[in-house]
Amino acid sequence: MFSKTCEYAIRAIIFIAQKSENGVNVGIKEIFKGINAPESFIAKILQELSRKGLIQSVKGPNGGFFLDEESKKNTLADIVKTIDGDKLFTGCALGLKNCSEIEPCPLHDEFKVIRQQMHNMLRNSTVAEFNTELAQGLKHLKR
Amino acid sequence: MFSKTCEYAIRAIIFIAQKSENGVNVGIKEIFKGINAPESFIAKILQELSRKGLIQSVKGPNGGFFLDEESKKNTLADIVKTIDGDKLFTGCALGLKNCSEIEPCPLHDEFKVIRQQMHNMLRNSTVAEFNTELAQGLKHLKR
DNA sequence: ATAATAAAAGATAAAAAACTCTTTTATTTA
DNA sequence: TAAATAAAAGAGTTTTTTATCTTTTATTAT
Repeated sequence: MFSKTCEYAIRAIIFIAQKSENGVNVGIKEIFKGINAPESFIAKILQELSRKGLIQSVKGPNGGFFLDEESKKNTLADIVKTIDGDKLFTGCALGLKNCSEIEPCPLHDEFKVIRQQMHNMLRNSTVAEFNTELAQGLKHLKR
Repeated sequence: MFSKTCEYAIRAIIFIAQKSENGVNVGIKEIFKGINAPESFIAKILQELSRKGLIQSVKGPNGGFFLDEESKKNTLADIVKTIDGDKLFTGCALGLKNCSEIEPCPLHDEFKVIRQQMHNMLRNSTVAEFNTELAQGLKHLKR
């Protein structure tokens, strides 16, 4: 579905959104433990997310990652598009380049509905909307 | 979504279902041209599908691939499970091993509905049900 | 029997994805 | 201003996926 990189990215950003809510930066160590991801791999991913503007960072003591007001408004669809592209939202289930209404693959009609639902779900979820449920332990990001 | 191997496998089996309807075996050359897949890769995949019983084959002149009565009843879900496993139908969108009703990830509740629809779509599609639409050029398997 | 045909098997090769390690740069605080 | 901290950057490595090539085996028709 999503690449591993994208799975970790989504989990990391939701984690940062919740942990930095009070204005405190979140370090890599806290993040990789909090979402149970390989430390140096998540470091690389955070670097990319920062470069692409999906998260913000500061170096040095008390440094770490956080989300500015704009980044808090991002949706999960924004993350997926940035990391995996929009193949998931527009591509053919059977990998055909020309698959469309006028040249459909056998699954096209049914698949496009599901693809659309997936897109809607991710477009309608902001990265910060899970903060309270996470804090209450009703939703989880590791294991 | 599906692995490339699985995409080719589905396209190949649907192709064989249609072309072998009249009892004539379909050769590798006809298949790889018919679904626009790399020849030696699709040969390997057909080999695996044959070993796993999803298609049948005969060697030698007039040989090739076909589907017996049982194989015609297989669904696309059967192919996906055989090639990619059932991760797509049961796995967590964010890659969490323990994600479930009792320990859900942030996407669990919404994702499980979509996952289920995907499963239903594939379970309710037999490999032979596209034969006439393909023959009429209403559905496509290459490009 | 022999030649021709076509898939099976086995062994590699290339490319992409997942993951690691080391060095550098920026920032803070003592 | 020096030491400590923490992310950025760069350069690998490993694993998995995708793809290719060669040889063998089975079947058919001459």
